[in-house]
Amino acid sequence: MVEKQLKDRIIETALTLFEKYGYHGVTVDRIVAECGASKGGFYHNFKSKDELLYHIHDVFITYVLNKAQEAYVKYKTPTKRLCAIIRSFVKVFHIYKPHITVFNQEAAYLKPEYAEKINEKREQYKQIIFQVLREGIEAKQFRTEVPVEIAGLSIIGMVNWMYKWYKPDGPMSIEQIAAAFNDLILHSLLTEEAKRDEDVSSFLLSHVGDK
Amino acid sequence: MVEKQLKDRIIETALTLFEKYGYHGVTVDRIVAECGASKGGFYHNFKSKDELLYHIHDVFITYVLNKAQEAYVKYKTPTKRLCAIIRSFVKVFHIYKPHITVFNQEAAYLKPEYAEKINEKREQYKQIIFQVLREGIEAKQFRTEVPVEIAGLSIIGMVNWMYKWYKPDGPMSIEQIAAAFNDLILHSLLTEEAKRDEDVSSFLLSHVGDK
DNA sequence: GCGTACAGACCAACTAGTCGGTTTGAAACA
DNA sequence: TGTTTCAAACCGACTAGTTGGTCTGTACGC
Repeated sequence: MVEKQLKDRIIETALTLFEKYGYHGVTVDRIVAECGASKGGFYHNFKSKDELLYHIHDVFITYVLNKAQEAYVKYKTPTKRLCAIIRSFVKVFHIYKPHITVFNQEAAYLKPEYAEKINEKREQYKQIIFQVLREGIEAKQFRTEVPVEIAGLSIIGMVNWMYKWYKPDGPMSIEQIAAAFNDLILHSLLTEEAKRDEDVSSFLLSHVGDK
Repeated sequence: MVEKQLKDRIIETALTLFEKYGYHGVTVDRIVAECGASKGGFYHNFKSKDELLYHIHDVFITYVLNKAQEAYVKYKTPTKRLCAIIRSFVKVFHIYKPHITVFNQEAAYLKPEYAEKINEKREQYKQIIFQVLREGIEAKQFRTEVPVEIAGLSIIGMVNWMYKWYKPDGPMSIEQIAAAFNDLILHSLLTEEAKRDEDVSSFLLSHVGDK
């Protein structure tokens, strides 16, 4: 079996520490000490501490953006697309919670050239959500009164906020949480008609409860 | 007319800078330079930079907690209470956006003794929301399938997330944003019956649109 | 012998906080 | 009203500790 590379060990250790103490609460010396490496080893793998921060950001946003794009392509109706995107978004917390914590807390400290790249992907993600919402309204599945931007940002906000409270060993599984989110979000968006649609109502908790 | 006190000038300047560059991106020297004060003046008014950070946190959370408590006392039904709380929450952004940005970004850097005090109030706020949701379910206004904790944290998350996108001079007024939030949230919570209730439906956008 | 991967002592810059000193303003006194 | 007093408010040069980053050296695979 291949030994775990130093770079990965550094990232892993850094994530654990950043999540607990914040980017500025952790020194490079501490990171290398805690994973049995050295200053030299660190700066051999990263140009700077900032680059490590960027790397963490990039891994997460790239992954979640891909997942959303995949979901968009895989499904054909706005409701299914939205639910799949949200479900994938929620499920990322299972793997990448420390990344997301860093992403949401420390983005302000990214150096401009890094921040730009990250913002581009962040913007793309937002636009996918907005797009699906517009399509849903267009298709008369979502209520016409729904303000696309506010609804979209609310969805992003409520899911992202999980980084403040989600515990992998909490009482609810990640799938249950995703289902709960989808139920709340669909109820806030769907027209009365659409709720009666069988294809759609499978995402609502009331019907899960019925079985 | 009384000259604005130094302490207030320091806080104001610090907030502007913290919002833009983050707590760790701003030095005490920079703060005092930018508001025409001195190191001595700063440390005469604050025990430490950490105390300034705490002060900013406390001003916001104390204010918003009071507002929620007032709203809870003033209204008597779960729906009205919830809408009033959310409305007050959203409206705080009008006055305290820099505070809230700092509150949401830098809380991790509060020293333990300060963090404890803040967390207590933060917890109280959460409990008020949970309480109203439980009352709403109890009173059959909110759907029984709604998971109180997830719904409550979603509400807190979607509103708090405003600090990432709200611009005081944006296209929507703060009142419109509050109304949009209330519409989304109520649609996700209310039973079909409750939506037909006149007292309740006044908080829904579809009826605002009707007029 | 040569490049890649890493070690660890070292450095230069930065920054929170200090400390002796000065200003101010209002009360106490003459 | 003019003067003294004294504490609180404020100033700014200085310091001590910290921290990101460098540089020289070494071990090892090819």
